[in-house]
Amino acid sequence: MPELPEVEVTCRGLRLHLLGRTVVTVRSSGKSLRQPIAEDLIRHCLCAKAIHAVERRAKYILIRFEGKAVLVVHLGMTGKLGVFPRDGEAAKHDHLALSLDNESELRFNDARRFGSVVVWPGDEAEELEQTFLARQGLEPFSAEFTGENLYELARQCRLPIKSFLMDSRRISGIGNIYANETLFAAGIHPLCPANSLSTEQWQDLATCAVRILKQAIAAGGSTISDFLGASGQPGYFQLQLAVYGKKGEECSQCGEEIEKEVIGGRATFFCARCQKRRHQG
DNA sequence: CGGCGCACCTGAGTGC
DNA sequence: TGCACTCAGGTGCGCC
Repeated sequence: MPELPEVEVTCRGLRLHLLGRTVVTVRSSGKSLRQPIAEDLIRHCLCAKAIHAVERRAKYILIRFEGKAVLVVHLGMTGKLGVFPRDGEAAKHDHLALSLDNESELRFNDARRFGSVVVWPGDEAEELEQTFLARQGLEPFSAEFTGENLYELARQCRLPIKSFLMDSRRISGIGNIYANETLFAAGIHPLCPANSLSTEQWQDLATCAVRILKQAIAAGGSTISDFLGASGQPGYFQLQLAVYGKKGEECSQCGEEIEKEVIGGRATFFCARCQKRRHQG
């Protein structure tokens, strides 16, 4: 479900409910996510602590607490983080709940359990965050997300441009939906080798990516099957998708049939007429 | 090191 | 109704 826009929408929703609240109790399902949930450590680090900030880094949600501890959440494919009335019914696949000091509860739900929840204790948080940040790719909304930097990053890399865009160690936040949409907007074929683009083409691609990600955030993200924001609201950007999931439909620009091909193991949608393999700088 | 295939897990959809 | 199979928004491992 969650690429940068969905994670950002979740963060913004959480902020409204969580800032200034204090954690009262912690409980988990006992089921393992990508790693086991360190329930006791989470309880020890977060109970009676106030929430100071909710931030996004790449596709991670960082919830910062009084005393510097940080709860780091990744939504995986089906994860949802939301705030509910404490006495409301638990949903299937709820795996962690932090009850708060106002009768509400922060819940992490994840059917496939590809997500993760980790706590950085206050006395280690700074060091752990440095290590974490060093492993993340370029942030699309940062000043460093420029044609020149992307050109440099891709210089040695012959991967298909689509696989490059989706590589979180190189670029943060762009997954399968937004890689497809960005390449269509930029008129670039997904199999184009990453190192075949000029600085100018990279700049154009960067501009398209940022525009689409911002539009998606404004639409509340994409709800393809089950994404919901922090207050349980769906997104609507799926109504604006140009190619993702549209195999066999007419291209909105030229009327040609949208094609589907598997690239790097992921479904890839494109218009072969609008998206060319070779570009003149 | 680069790039590929696959594993992790559940649920929804399809075809027989 | 049920079974078998495919596919899904992400990441990270082992292997060549």
